Amino acid sequence: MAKTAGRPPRSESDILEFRSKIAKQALAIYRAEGFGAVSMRRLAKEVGCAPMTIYAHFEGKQDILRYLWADVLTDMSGEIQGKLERINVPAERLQIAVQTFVSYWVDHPDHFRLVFMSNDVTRSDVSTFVMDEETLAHFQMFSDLLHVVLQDDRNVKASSDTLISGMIGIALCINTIRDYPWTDARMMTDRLLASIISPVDFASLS
Amino acid sequence: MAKTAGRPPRSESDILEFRSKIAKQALAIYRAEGFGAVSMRRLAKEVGCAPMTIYAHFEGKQDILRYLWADVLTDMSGEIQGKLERINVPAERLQIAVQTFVSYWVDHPDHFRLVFMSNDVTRSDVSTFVMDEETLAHFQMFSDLLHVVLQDDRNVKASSDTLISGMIGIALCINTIRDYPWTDARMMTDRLLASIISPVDFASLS
DNA sequence: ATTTTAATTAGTACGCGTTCTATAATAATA
DNA sequence: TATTATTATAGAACGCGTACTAATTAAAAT
Repeated sequence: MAKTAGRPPRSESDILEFRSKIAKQALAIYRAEGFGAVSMRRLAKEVGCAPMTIYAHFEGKQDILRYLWADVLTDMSGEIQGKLERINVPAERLQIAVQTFVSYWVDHPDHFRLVFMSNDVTRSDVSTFVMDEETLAHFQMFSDLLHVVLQDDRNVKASSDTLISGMIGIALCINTIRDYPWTDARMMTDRLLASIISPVDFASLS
Repeated sequence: MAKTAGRPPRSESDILEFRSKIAKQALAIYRAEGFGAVSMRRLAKEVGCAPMTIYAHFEGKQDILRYLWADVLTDMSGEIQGKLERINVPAERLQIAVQTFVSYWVDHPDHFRLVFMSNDVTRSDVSTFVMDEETLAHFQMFSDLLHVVLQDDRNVKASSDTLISGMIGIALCINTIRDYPWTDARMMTDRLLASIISPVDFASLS
């Protein structure tokens, strides 16, 4: 494999550097003016490159918006950890984590839309939620908490997955279906959780 | 209250007629070429009016897309009813309805996005899922099925709401978070349902 | 027929995501 | 230095949702 002539491809680090520069700027705009203010043209202008250059490094806008997810997820995770600090009873820890998770998305509808509803109806191609190490950890947390409460190893993952999707579903419904008189989010969340770990009684906690 | 001079506002029926003409055309385009093909400019052209006229009758594109929901929901409801025809055991009826509901959205991601994820990240205003009589009926169905299984009246609504949002959450997660190794949709759905109506054993059904 | 009010229209405009094309800059090999 | 492959760039273009304005039309009361 002799090296071909011509300019070599950019180094891995250069690519990453450029990507993070874009992502960083997108984050800055988002924090200052919200998601709506993040546009390709503006992003290019503020970062000092041509709009088309961005398309050489990202597939499109969605591909950039994903880099904001980490920020949101960390924010959410921080809230949960904060509330968990002084709690020791496993079942109580789980309940508070679950409640805080749902509350976060209900209280921050725009964040919820960014992370979980960032699909364009126009485009019918596969949605591309990027599940990296860090994102996975946020999900794993519930699995861990649940693992402490449920003793048997076998069904923890199924229970955890059901719990997570159930929580997201509650947030989605309250966020998007406002005309329907939903049962209180806390009550639904408690019911979901209680039913997933049936032996534990949560009535005594809340 | 003397009548004022000048052209009177359009009659209620005229307004409805125009709205349904637009909605009908939108449905035709959607069925022929998918959601992406439905645009304001094209809609206006095909219906024979100026693009801006539509804005006098609808708030915007989302307001039109909503009229496609009924079509999708009826389709989904039809599938459920079809599978329910020969089933008599209440618990089994409920389970099949729930499974079919989730399956429908998992099998038709574009429909799911249209109905439950039609919010633009750009716009931060409230989402506006229209819950009319017909749409409500689709939700009510689960409440009814659940009511037959659970005897006590008090908590049926809470259970039903939790079940519905849980089901939608499962569909959302499988649709949008493809990188995560979700437990099988059927299993999660069964677990969700079984845990909401704890005394019933579903292991014998599937 | 004239006036008055509502509805519709054409036209223009903005910014958007995205695609295309042609041109320039870059950095290696020959 | 000349060649060559890889980026980066500018610029135009497409169709989109949406907003605005000015002109026009429609239908009632006077």
